[in-house]
Amino acid sequence: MAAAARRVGAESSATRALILEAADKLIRDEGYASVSTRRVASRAGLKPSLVHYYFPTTDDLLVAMSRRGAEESDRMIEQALQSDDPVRALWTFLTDPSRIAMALEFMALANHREAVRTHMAEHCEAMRRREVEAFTRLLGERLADGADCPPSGLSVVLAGIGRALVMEGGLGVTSGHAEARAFVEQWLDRLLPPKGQPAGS
Amino acid sequence: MAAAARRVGAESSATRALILEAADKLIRDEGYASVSTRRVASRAGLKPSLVHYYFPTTDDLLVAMSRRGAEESDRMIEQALQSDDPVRALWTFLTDPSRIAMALEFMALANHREAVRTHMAEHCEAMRRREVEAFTRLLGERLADGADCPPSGLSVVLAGIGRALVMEGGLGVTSGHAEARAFVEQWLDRLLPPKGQPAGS
Amino acid sequence: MAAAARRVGAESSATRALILEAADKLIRDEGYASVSTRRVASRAGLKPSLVHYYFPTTDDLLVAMSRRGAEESDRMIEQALQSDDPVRALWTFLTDPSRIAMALEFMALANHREAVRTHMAEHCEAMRRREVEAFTRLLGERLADGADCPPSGLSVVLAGIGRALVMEGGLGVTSGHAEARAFVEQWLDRLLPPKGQPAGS
Amino acid sequence: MAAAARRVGAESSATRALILEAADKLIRDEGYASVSTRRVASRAGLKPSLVHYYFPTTDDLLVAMSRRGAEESDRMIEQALQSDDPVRALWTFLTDPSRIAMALEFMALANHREAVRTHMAEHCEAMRRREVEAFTRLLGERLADGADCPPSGLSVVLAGIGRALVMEGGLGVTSGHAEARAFVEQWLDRLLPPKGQPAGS
DNA sequence: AATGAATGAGATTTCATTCAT
DNA sequence: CATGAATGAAATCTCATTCAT
Repeated sequence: MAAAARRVGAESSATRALILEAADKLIRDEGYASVSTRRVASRAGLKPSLVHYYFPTTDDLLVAMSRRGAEESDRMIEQALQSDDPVRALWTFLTDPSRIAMALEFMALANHREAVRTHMAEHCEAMRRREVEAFTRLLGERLADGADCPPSGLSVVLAGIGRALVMEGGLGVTSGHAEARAFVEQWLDRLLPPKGQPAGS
Repeated sequence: MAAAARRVGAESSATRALILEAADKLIRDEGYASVSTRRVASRAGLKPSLVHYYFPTTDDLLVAMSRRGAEESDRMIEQALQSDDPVRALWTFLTDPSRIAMALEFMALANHREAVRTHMAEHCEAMRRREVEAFTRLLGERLADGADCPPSGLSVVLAGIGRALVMEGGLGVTSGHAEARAFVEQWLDRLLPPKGQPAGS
Repeated sequence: MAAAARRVGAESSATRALILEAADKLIRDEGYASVSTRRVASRAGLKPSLVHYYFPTTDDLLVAMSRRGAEESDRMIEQALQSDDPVRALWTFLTDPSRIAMALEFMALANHREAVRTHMAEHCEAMRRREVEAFTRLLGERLADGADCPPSGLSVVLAGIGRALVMEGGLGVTSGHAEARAFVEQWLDRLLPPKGQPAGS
Repeated sequence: MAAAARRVGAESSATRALILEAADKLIRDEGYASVSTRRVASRAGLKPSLVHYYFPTTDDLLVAMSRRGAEESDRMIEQALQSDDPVRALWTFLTDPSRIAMALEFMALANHREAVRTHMAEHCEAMRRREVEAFTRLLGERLADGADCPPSGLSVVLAGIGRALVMEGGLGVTSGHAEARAFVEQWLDRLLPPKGQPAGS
């Protein structure tokens, strides 16, 4: 509440962007537990007080980072949907190691940070809606019949498999990965016209 | 006497178990970042020094916890495999919220704690082998034909979907969950004899 | 702004000086092993955190103390050299109990603290150069002939004897001290014009 | 006082010797501040409690170490005195880096440990007496005349110069050392018959 | 003769946060 | 806009010591 009242650095400030950039590198390199005012400041070559000037509390910083990550995610989805082969591009997005590693840090963070949890929940729902809408548009008819699952289920399933590949990969565990990947790809092949040709043709 | 200063508290010590129990509750309730000597001690009603007596470093404690979780996991798998309907019991295991929440904390921890990563990697591989062996034995012939994926892929896919359901559930996100769950269940129905009848009949 | 998070408290801060003053008293009274954040803070009537604010690590504090001692030493040498009887004044300096006690603490510290060792080595060399230059200027011709040792040797010898007197004195051991002191004084008498008259006359 | 009452390990125990041996290595390698029950135990491959069994308090251990060092010193002096060229052998003893490094640790320790100070003072006096007696016997007549200093002074002077060489050498500082060493050696040459021939001949 | 358990103190460091300028 | 100063809390670890067995 005090935070809301205080006038903090403008959204557009270059310094603000610098801080978020440094925090981003930090969370990727050393995990969310390493994101502290001081560490971020030293990464960015700034004084800790300045970080507090832009982000009065640690929650403020974390939520801003979460938002930044979410925006990048949105951009990646949008790009995928505008590609020639949007469904397969979405699958590629769902297995992007860098994005998923980041998302997992925020999922873990969400366990102890109410503010982060709230934002992550919103973004997660939004992504689901976006994907469901896309799958419906792109695959609707083909998913309707029998054996397959509806667009919303597909979104959950593919996200889960993608995350499994990345999470385990991070541990150095890869057995079964090629097979799981092949399974998804055959599935998509069944649902889609031959690669390269737009799905709607 | 040569290898002194080693294994401090005997594996069997009641105090040791008490500490691990408290740490377990703590990580479930408040996430891995809350596991500190002080907090664990206060949960267990002990002095922080005593925690250090049993677990000289935080890594020691964390690895012991990881091991404890892994053992419980193993027991759960074993139980599933001895049930009437082992495949569906395995799927239930793969979506058990409490176990997965714990596993996710350790996955996150593994990012910053070398010792935890090493142990998690080993256990993850062992679980995969165990599951693959079970799926091969229980479903081998049926998975062989065409559309499905081999046992190793199935293990990855089901683990991924299970984790997705739990992770998102933790955020309060559930859209698509029922559909994804139904998809897996139909899949299992296709692979298995009607519920209740042992797979081998 | 680029090189932020550096030199915390300004060199000139009164608080900083207060901390160094307290640390100085502490090391004199209780030896280097007593120099800890807590103790220094309590001596200075400050909170431990504030000591850490000015000296992020214990090494930082120790090196600052070493530097401070070295500067005082330099001032004392300079004063000695500007006196009427600079050589005897230097000998007095080399047996000053308070200064030497301090120097010995830092020599001992240098054994386990890389940063202190580095600084002590530099300062020790600088002092030697300064003394050699002074002895050369003041006694050059007279040291040239036969039985005596050159300025550089003289510097080592007098420093060693001075330290012996102080170190043993600290233990309460004094036998032979008067004789050793007389030996040096006779030596200087031989090299110098009668007391009071400047060496150059 | 409680310590005096308690029955501790016999002086002759092999374990006791093992502990002292480990403590000795430790103080040489890492300085006196590193000598703690736990560190010594781990060096010796024993449990901390066992160290406490033999040395109820840290002071007990330190004094025992000091005593051990003193005994070795005594042996070295005795050996020097029985050599062909006892005076030069004593000078070699007074510049022995390993012995002096140890002695300096105990001098530093003596600042904060009453018990160690007491013992060091005694041993220091005893050594002085021993050396004075030897110098008197070996060089008496020659020191009597004019320019030189009496045996007791000589003992202080040589000890001081020897320590200077070792202490500064430890810092990597060596300027003037060769000259100081040459000075002492010329001095001894003046006092002694040509090398190799016993002084009394 | 030896050891495991326990404890209280304290050292070192990192942190988030506040405040005044 | 930005910063220096200050603070209190806590995390991690090491220690000496005691006690009961």
